[in-house]
Amino acid sequence: MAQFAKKCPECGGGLNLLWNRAHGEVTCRDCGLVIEEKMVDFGQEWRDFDDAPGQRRAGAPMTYTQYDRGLGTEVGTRADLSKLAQRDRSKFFRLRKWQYRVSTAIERNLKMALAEMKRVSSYLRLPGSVDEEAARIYTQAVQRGLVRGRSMESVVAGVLYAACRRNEVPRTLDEISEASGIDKKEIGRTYRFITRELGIKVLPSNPADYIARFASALKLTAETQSRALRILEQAQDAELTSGRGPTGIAAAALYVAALIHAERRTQREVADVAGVTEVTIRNRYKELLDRLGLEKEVDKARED
DNA sequence: AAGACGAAAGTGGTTGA
DNA sequence: TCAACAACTTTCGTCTT
Repeated sequence: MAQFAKKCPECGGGLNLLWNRAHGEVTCRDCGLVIEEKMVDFGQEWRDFDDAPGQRRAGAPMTYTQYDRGLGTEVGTRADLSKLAQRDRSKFFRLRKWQYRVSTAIERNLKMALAEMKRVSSYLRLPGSVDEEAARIYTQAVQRGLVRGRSMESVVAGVLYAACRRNEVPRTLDEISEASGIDKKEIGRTYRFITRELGIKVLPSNPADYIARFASALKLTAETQSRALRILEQAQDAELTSGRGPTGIAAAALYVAALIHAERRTQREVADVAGVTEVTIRNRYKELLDRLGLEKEVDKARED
C-alpha cells in the first residue's frame, strides 16, 4: 500500500487517506475531499493486451498515446528494383505512393487529435488508463474513416466520454463539454455513433462512481458520503435505479445523506454539481423517501 | 427572501410496429 | 419511417422556513 506524506489541506487530517486505485482518486477519510484525482498507477505495469486476458504483452511497451505507437510502417525503399519487371515496378511505386498518402493523412490527424485529447484529459485530470483507452478507440475510428464529416474535436470528446465510462471513472457530458468546448448534444451524438460503429460495449454507468467526486465538490464529510453509498445500494435493491439517469440518482442520494447528517445543501447546489435540475433531484428524492422508509431519519435530523 | 414543491408543457432519444 | 413513450428539462405559481 502506498504511503502519503501529505496532510489533508481541508481538514488537516493526518495520513488518513483512502486510495482508490480503480478511480485514480485519493480521498481524505475524514472529510471526503478528493486530494488527487490523477495518480501514478502503482499496479501491474504490463497491462493485458487488448481483449486477450492473461496474455501479457512482450517487448517494448507499445502505447497508443503516441501517434504512430512508436512503430510506424512504410513500404520499403530499398528493394532491388532492377530485378522487378516494369509492371511490378509501377505497381510498387503506386503502392508506396498510396500508402504514403493514406498513412501521412492518418498520422497527421492522429497527431493533432492526440494533442487535443491530452489537453482535454489533463484539464479533467483523467487517469492514464483512460488516456490509453481513448487513444486506442480514436485510432480505430480514424482507421475506419469514421472521423470524416465530423470535427476532430467532437470525436475526441466522444471518445473520451466512452473511455471514462469504460474505466468506471465516468464524467458527465457537461464536464466533457466544458473541457472540450463542444456542444453536449454533439458529443452525445458522436459518442453513440463511434461506439455503435466500432461495436464498443459501454455498460450503463453506476451512480456510485459519481459519489466521491460530487461529495468532494460539495464539501461533504466522508460519513455523509458513505451514507449516500448505502442509500444507493438500497435503491438498487428496490429497483429504483434502472432506467433512471445515474447522475440524478447519485445527486438525490447525496442530498438525502446530507440532510440526515445535518450537512444540508440546497437542491440547487447539488443539482449544479451533478449537472441535473432541481426537479430531477426532487423526483428521485421523493422516490427514495417513499420506497426506502427514510422519512423518520430525515424528520429526526430536521429537529436541529 | 430564499428554498422547496409540484404541475404543465417542451426536448431529444429509444423502441416497436 | 413514424408514432408512442419514458426520462429529463424549463418554466412558473404556490407553499414553507
